[in-house]
Amino acid sequence: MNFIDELRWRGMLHNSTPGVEELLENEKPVAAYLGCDPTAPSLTIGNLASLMMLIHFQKAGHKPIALVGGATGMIGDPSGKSAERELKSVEVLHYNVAQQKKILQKLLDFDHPVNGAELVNNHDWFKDMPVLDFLRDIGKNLTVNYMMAKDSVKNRLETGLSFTEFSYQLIQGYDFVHLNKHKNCKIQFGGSDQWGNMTAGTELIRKMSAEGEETEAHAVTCPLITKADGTKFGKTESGAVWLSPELTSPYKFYQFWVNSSDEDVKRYIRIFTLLDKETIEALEVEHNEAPHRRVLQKQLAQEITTMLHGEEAYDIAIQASQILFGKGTKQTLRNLSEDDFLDIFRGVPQIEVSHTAVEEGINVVDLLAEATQLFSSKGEIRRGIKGNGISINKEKVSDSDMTITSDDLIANKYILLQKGKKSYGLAVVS
RNA sequence: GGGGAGAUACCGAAGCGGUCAAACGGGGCAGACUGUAAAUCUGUUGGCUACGCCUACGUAGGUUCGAAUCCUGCUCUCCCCA
Repeated sequence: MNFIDELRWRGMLHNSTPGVEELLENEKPVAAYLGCDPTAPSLTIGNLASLMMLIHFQKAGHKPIALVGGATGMIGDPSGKSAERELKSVEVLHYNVAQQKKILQKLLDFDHPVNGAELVNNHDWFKDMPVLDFLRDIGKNLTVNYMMAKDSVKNRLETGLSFTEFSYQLIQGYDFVHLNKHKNCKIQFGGSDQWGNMTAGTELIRKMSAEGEETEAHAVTCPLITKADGTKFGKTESGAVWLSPELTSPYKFYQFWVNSSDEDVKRYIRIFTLLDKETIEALEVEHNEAPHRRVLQKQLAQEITTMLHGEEAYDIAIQASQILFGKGTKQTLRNLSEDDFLDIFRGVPQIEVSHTAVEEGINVVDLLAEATQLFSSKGEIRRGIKGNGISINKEKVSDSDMTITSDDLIANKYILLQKGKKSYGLAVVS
């Protein structure tokens, strides 16, 4: 199956310029690139959808190039934005670029002898470009009329758009020109919202090629990932789902996917895993027979967690899930080794309690009030206790006068705090 | 420039001198049910050293024993006419 067909059955193809399929059939490997803007110190699962295109591309025997937007990040992409963006400082951008590189390195194979992935930063070719060169060599090739017709610009004419953001498409467009010339890169990938910027690139390549020179440049986009209930994909109550383990723990990451709805999971497993068609269809049959077992969700979560965070992290996520949602009791908690315990609750908000306080006994409400990320007031804690919604070490607290003593410590050091079913906190005795 | 209406908690919206920490709906949180889902049902939704106290009905003053409620100035929003 060729690459484009692969994208098609997975529901990952939104739009493509004519002739891509022929190109990929006649040539191998072909180089393609995908750009990410360093607006945050990590990438989110929103970026992951287009990243998956790059992964499939490499799997199909082609050469993926990941571009981090050290330069474009300094400008700000107006696509999909209703207002002018705050500019990030250069230091922040550098940091973000470095963090994003780490993730890209996990997902792509950089060592393959034939089609190893490559990582580039557009800051490298923009940092020394004189403004006059930019205006004469690049800007001359596109008309303002053409640029204004892009949705990203049109939508902002009412509210205002700075020249800086207006010129974004030229910057991104030139990236493609540069990669086309120096890396023989012929395709650009992106989300459907990037279509305008990407075609600006193919347009520039055509205009900037020398007379008689053969150039080929294509754009391929994937659809925006949606959720069946209409809410925004990739967001949880606690914010975006990040790809780096420091920002979203592997456990939370795993949980995010396990919690996909039945309707969504069939689309997600096609997009976010490398499983082939037969395997997925077989899983679907199984899922439809016993939807409560959620084989699809579990498989999806396993594949994607392993791919990003590795086997080990996945195992811990599984263990954590069993303890937190299965029949975890005080006893199972006590049976855990300290290392496992810590691993499972890594990323959970922690509070410190003094050793003497625990020795003398501390009131539950006072203890929980320290966990400000879990509870906003003592009143909330008292209400929670009354409503049977608060547990310590997996045991319900029924009385707000209860006292916590050193008998309640796990591994002599920890107390597990819990609000409802899903919110945890950890008190550490120091 | 002239005239009118309004500003209440996370949002929408009642209240129009004491019984108002403020009806009702949405949202949030929790409980039951369940599949760690959806739907449904129930409770809860300012803070605290808690039968009491403090802070809150745009903002600053005033009237009153007592103000979200009455009066005045200010700020902002909306509507109508020029």
